[in-house]
Amino acid sequence: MLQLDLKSGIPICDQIVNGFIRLKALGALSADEQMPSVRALASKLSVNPNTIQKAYAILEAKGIIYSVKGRGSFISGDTAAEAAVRISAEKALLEALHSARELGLTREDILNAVNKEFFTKEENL
Amino acid sequence: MLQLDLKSGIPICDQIVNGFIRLKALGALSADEQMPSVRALASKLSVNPNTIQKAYAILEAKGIIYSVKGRGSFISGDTAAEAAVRISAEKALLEALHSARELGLTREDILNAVNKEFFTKEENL
Amino acid sequence: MLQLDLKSGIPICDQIVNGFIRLKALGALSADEQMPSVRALASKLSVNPNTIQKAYAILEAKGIIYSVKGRGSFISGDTAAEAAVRISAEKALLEALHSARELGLTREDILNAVNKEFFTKEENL
Amino acid sequence: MLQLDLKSGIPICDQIVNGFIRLKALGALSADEQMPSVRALASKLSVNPNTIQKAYAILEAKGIIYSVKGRGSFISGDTAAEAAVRISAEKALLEALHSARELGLTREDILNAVNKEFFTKEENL
DNA sequence: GTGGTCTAGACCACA
DNA sequence: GTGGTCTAGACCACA
Repeated sequence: MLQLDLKSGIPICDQIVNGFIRLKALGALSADEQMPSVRALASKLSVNPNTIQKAYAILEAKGIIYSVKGRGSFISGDTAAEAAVRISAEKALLEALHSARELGLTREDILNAVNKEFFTKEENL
Repeated sequence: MLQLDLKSGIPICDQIVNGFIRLKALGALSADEQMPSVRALASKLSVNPNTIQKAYAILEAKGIIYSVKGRGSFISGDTAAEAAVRISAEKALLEALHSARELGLTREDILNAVNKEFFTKEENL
Repeated sequence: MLQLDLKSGIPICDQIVNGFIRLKALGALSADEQMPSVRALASKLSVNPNTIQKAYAILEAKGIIYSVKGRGSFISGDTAAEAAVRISAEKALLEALHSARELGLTREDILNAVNKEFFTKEENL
Repeated sequence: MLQLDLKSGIPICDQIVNGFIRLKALGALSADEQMPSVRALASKLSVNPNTIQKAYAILEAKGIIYSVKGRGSFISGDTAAEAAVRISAEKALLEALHSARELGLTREDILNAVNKEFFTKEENL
């Protein structure tokens, strides 16, 4: 459900944050569903609990989850947070497109890339 | 010609490297044109000369520029380097597209983004 | 009558204690009126009975309620407790005012806020 | 310039975050001014550097400061962040006013509290 | 058991 | 020297 790549150079904490954001966007996590506890996820991923705690704090700050002391953490149903995720995803995409164009890719190159993304993985979603 | 954004969180050195790659791809820098000296650029950008030195070393390693002892650094005409830039740009774009899709953007959203990039800025290039 | 907000970050026990203090101050609870039983309230609010128990103990320590062995808990008519509530409310308000001022709100901003509170909700009390 | 109260029960990190927000709102910190380094502030306040790091990360997330790797952290000139501070201050005040009213304070009590805040400390600002 | 804070100390990239 | 991440481990409040 969540896979870490320790060699990627991407901070573990970021991988966890982005992993949950992705899982939620994919519909794999529904509102008010309980998250694994900090300690449970830490031992499952072989990561220090502090790192999970930090990731959960970031997710809570983003409105993706909410935490109840003594009870646990839960997926938030916050639609504003969902919208924010989509907006930032679109912003990141626009930057990537702009950068790709500046680096010499033509409109055709880019459309080919779009098709590549949507063909090779069409059946996986 | 080269603008730094200290608040972006992107390392200064990276911004300089990418800036020159972009300028070259845009055709603003032609083969064998002389690069500003390390010291001159450092003072112009208010950046530590070591940082410029490092950026030039990276650009040279990528084949984007070449240096002549005692004379300075110059833009390379190396076509292999250009190809490498295009390939890495395409790779980055594919990752951005994949990520955008995972975060909930549909094929239509993505095509709209492509059109947005190519319409609003058509005249600027 | 008593509504919990799990996402607020405020401990459940505190929300219950403050909820009853508010209800009493609003006149919704009269002296010697019986409180719901610990178990009943726990199931109604979907909360651990220990949490309700703790909240009632705090309310009793504050003199807001009193308990009779074998019979249950009742609203107290204690005027000293009411005075204590008002004093702590005033202290909290002073702190809030001080903080608001430090964060840049002017006397006018604050007076506007006071008017807003007393106009828009005048009819609700 | 920044004073901690270890006995207050308020997390050290929060005190630091709120302290800087307050200092900025009071005009004691101007845009692009350099913050004390994480380590320097840690030793000055006799607090673990991790705690300062966390506080700075929160301040950066709020747009109050920005950090440049290898250079340091600086006060942001971000006006949106300033507005956000004022808005949240106003929201907190409205809640405090609402709560005070519910707990039995009259409009006169509240106006007296406002005057108390603005008289006793008028000369200190 | 749950989330959350803090210290201590190592280690990394960047300037 | 600067910010930033991570582990290890103690400790606290809350349910």
